[in-house]
Amino acid sequence: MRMSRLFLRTLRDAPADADVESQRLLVRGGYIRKVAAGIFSWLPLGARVLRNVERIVREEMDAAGAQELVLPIIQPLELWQESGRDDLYGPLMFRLHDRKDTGFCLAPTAEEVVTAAVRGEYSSYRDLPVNLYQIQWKYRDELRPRFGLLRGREFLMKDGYSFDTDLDGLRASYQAMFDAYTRVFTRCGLTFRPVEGEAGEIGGDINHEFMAVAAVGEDDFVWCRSCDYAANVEVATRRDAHARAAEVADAARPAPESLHTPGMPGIAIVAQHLGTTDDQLLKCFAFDVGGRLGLARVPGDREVNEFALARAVAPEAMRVFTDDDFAARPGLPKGYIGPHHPSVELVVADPAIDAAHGWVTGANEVDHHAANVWFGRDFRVDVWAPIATVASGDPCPQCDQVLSVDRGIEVGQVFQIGTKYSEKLGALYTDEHGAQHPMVMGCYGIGVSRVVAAIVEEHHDEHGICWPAAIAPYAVHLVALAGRGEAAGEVRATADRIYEALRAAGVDVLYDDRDASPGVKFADADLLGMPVQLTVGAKGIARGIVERKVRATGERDELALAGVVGACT
RNA sequence: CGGGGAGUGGCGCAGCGGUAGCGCACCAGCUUUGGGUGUUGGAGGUCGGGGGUUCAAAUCCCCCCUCCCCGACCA
Repeated sequence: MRMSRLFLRTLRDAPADADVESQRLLVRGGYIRKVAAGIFSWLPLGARVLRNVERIVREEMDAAGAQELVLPIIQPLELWQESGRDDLYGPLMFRLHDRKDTGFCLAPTAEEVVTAAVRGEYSSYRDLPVNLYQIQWKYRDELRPRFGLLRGREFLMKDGYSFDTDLDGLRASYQAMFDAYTRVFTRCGLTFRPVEGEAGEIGGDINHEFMAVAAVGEDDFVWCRSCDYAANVEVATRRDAHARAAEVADAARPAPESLHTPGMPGIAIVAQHLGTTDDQLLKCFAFDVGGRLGLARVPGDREVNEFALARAVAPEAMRVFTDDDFAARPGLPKGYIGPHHPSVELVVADPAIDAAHGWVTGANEVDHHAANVWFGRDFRVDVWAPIATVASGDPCPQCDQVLSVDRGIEVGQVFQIGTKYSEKLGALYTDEHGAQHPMVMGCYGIGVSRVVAAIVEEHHDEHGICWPAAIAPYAVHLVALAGRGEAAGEVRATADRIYEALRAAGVDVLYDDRDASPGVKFADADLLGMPVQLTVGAKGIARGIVERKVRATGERDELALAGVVGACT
């Protein structure tokens, strides 16, 4: 493509309303333009990127045995009333009415429509399993569209649905999709992990969220940089979570020491006052368990993972103390709670609360703490459980390497839904004995347009985008530095020849044949981010070479004029 | 939906009672040609919309719309 004819205008300044780097770079580079909050036009370069992601998704879905179809964007509300999700989605759906006042919505997802499609065609166990998918625009009237393509009101989504006769079949379909997703996101160049997720609105049992690591992500998760371990922060554990150091003989323990800490209700301020670190303090966290007082203990540099605490005291129900609870127990001063309070009935501690040293902790008296408080001598523990939150740097439970706690962008999700929709919408099959059963469904989504943003979030630098080769709109960015000197004609002719030769060899080339200064061309080439830049100038031609630069690494080398095509194919 | 901020040429911004300006981009010329060249001259705006105050409103007041931030919410 000749840039002189490409529908493209790059911007030196990003629009003021762009709030993440992917949006700034995609808008500056002329890939997308905002039309309304959360709604974007995809200009030619952007459309090519979107098609590339689509192509990868399509290839992997087809390879996994799924069949592509196209379902309507406009869906009758009647179907949503059948499934009971009309009210559930509520104002999240764009709603519209036709001239006869029949209610419709713009598809936020397609479980209803696809289930209705299958029930209309298939009714026998012989028909199953079947796995259907589409790549189609979806609409959600988000309360707050933001982060550009990452949370839009219109977004391109691959949604797929499997229909099986039983749970074993579902598990096989699910695994096939899980594996296909792993290949898709790998080919897209994303650093990602599948994370076991909580069941959301779709109402499934087992599900995984594919999280792409990114600072602008909206969900926290824990992952290992060395192996495939990944988990929600609520369920994550660490290698030493169950280990516990041996106790130390009484004689070796200094006596407790009282500390006056006026107006210091909190770990950080006490640690600062004593000139020590947070992890030398013992955090005591009060909770209610069946009307009794419970205390949870973690090192001062950790939070109590409430989900883990709830699991530790199960089957009894627990509830975090509120200000009212503290008001009802004046002997339990918030911010100064100690570990040996007389009315405590259940003590849960993280194994990191070891017996190898004394702790600084509250003295159960306002404005007082105590030092040299030892497990065994000064406080007891009823239940040991890994209730401290996992932090970056903790050892991985699988491989003992370093865990990271990061934000992630949910780029895909796989659900084992079961029979929720098939029951409500009557998608039944007859088994070999003539009995009817609801089909067992799985549901699989990939945010195609969101993936584009996630790729830019991961692959950019201060100059612009660095597209992975599989995603780039063009493989090669050919820059002609013709100028107006006496060599201009020769440079132009040489660049033209290279452009045509590359095209003839099947290489996608973006050819900067504009009458612009070198600085403008180089800046645009870096901003637009094609994987390889070729520069043709008078200096190089005199030596019989063109210069090659790898955008992502900045590596440069020279190619003989005759060898350019060979080096790019 | 609650709290805060902002709408002025395609983009970024200034002006805040006296009839609209700067940078980038755009057009024409000269200049420059290996990292957003310099210069001259142009074109382009009913200052988000409506109502009001005033001799006079981008500027002050009221209503509405849109956008952004924080929160709530969330495949």
